[in-house]
Amino acid sequence: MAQADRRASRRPTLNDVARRARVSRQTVSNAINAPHKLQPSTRRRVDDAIARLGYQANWAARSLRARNSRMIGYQVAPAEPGAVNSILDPFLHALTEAARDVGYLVVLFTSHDIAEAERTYEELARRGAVDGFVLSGTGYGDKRAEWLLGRSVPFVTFGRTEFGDDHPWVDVDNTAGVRTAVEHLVAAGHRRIAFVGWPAGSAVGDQRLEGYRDAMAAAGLVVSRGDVVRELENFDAGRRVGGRLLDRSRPPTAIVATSDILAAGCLAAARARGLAVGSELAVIGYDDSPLAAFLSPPLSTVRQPVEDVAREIARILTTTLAGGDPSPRHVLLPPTLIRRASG
Amino acid sequence: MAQADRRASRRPTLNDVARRARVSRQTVSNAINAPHKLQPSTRRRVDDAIARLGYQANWAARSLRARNSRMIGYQVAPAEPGAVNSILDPFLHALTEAARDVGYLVVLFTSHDIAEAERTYEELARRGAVDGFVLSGTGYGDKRAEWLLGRSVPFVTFGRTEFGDDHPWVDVDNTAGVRTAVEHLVAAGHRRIAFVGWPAGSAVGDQRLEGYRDAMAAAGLVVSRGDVVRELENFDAGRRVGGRLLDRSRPPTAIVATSDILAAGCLAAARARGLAVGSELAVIGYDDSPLAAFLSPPLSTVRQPVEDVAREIARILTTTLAGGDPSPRHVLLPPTLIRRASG
DNA sequence: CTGAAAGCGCTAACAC
DNA sequence: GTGTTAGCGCTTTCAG
Repeated sequence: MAQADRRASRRPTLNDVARRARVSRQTVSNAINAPHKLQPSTRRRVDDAIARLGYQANWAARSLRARNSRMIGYQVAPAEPGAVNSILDPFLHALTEAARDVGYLVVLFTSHDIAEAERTYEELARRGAVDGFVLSGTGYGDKRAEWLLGRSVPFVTFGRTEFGDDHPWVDVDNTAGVRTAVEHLVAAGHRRIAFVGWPAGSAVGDQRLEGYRDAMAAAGLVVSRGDVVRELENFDAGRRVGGRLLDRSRPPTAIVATSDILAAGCLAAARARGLAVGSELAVIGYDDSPLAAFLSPPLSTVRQPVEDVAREIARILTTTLAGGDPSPRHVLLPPTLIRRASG
Repeated sequence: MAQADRRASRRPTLNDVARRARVSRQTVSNAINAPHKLQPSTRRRVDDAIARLGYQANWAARSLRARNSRMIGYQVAPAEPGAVNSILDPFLHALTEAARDVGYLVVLFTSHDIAEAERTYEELARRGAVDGFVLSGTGYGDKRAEWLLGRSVPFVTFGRTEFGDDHPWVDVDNTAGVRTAVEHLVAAGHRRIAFVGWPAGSAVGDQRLEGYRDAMAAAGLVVSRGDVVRELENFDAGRRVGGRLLDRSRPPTAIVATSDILAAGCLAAARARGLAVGSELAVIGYDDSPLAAFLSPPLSTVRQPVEDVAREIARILTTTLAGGDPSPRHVLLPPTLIRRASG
């Protein structure tokens, strides 16, 4: 069909709409980008023409002229075995949605090492493929933040860095998360509570440990030697250190772990020793990853409000890109304890 | 141009490179897009200027002129509770990487319902924000495929649809996956093997059931009434139907489930009945999701080569977009049985 | 093989 | 308020 062919072969442009509405191109542009500048009657005519033609502004042309892409870059972490980045899945989803609500699209990229990551950040920024970045999994010593800061490329991080408030960030209160977990255990009558965390040096790990020490001190409980264990975040490490804790002469009656994976390892260690988790031993994990609910017993855990984090990040970044004031530029959100059978 | 030189903050353009290399803009463009058209000496000069200036072609300008965005759209599924789409995480990562290897970026979007999804697919295509789409989780009755097919928007699906070979697809052989699992159980001496799958009507579910029937028939085993149970994919359903199977007078000695979640439910049912999974009962799941290795006992499961799927999809889509012949346009990949302690 | 001309579709800046 | 002008930075077309 001639008509179908014509319609399929050429997408309507601003000119087509202008002609149809009997106004200039500029007026159509205004109708879309600054509707308040039009007289109601004109606006009506233009809107009508737009609807009839099914017009949608070409992304590249708008981007070229306006000097912005309305795209946000996000580096997806390598999918490591063990569901380590399990909270990133809902985060990415929420970020995509929050960005779209304010007219932005999320563009993904990957990298195998720091050097490649830096090259990619630079390339995407230089090409104007993205207007800014969202970084997750940031911590102290993050080269990406340093690099972006140096180039004044707009970005917001999920997690604080050593650059303090030099850049906008959104984070979840790690100290409060572990503190809440310990307070809950104390209220349940536990006195010997152990902490299984990440190796020293990780800011997040340090903050969580602080929450443990705070809560123990507040409850007047002694943290004895060996009550604090710091290990890499994987199942086997969790099982090993969990076993070490349980094999002590006066083993803890509760364990707080800084990740569900570590907690799962502790669960396995307890099971191997015939301990009934939930009654004889309490275990609390961190992240509320998908596996938490399916462990046996189902794992109590500290949930991070990743959807809220994503929304806040999108708000700050897009407001900044639009030249507005995104106050507050630093947001610390509280986590929630999810109670299940393990403690 | 003195002004241009002084303004170091300005991103270099094709003109800057041309001036520096003492060639026309066009020659620089050729150096990038069709290097073979240049004389070695000219090319050297141009490459040198590009490197010195750190020039990268502006994405929007290239996109506007070339009438393509070099972006691929992908709809991220809502993050449902229960790790249902656990295989999508590595898939997305692999897709991003494979796309980038051929000069494409992956753009994300979400939608709450079919209508919104269609609007978004249409909008992104019309605006030229993306050149094509990758659909995952496709099955029979997928409105998105129908819609895209009708508009001749390029796309490749992860999973087959009722449109057969009308559009390119990449899939994993579901029938072979379950067949392999059953064959393994038969070889281990099992005779009463039950199948726990998704409700009838899902193409994937049907294919997996077919694999079960095939393998049982090939082994000369009888599928008696009640050996095949079809349920929704969630933990509680798995536990319920697993329990029903185990409570029969002659319970199965092995269960093949079409997802790790269902299998996890069966594990829970067995545990509740004091059955030792691994020795008294074998359970095999599907997907090798992150939780499989952490269940107790660790779950044997059928692993889909999602990275290969992503690579094939990227190859087919980008070859098509470049106007080439992407044969084969239909790829069926074999899954692998991952043996763990559960069977 | 190289260069000049002609826009791609849009919006900022300015007239009227 | 609306229209006119002038490009954004690049690639396609067509001379030379």
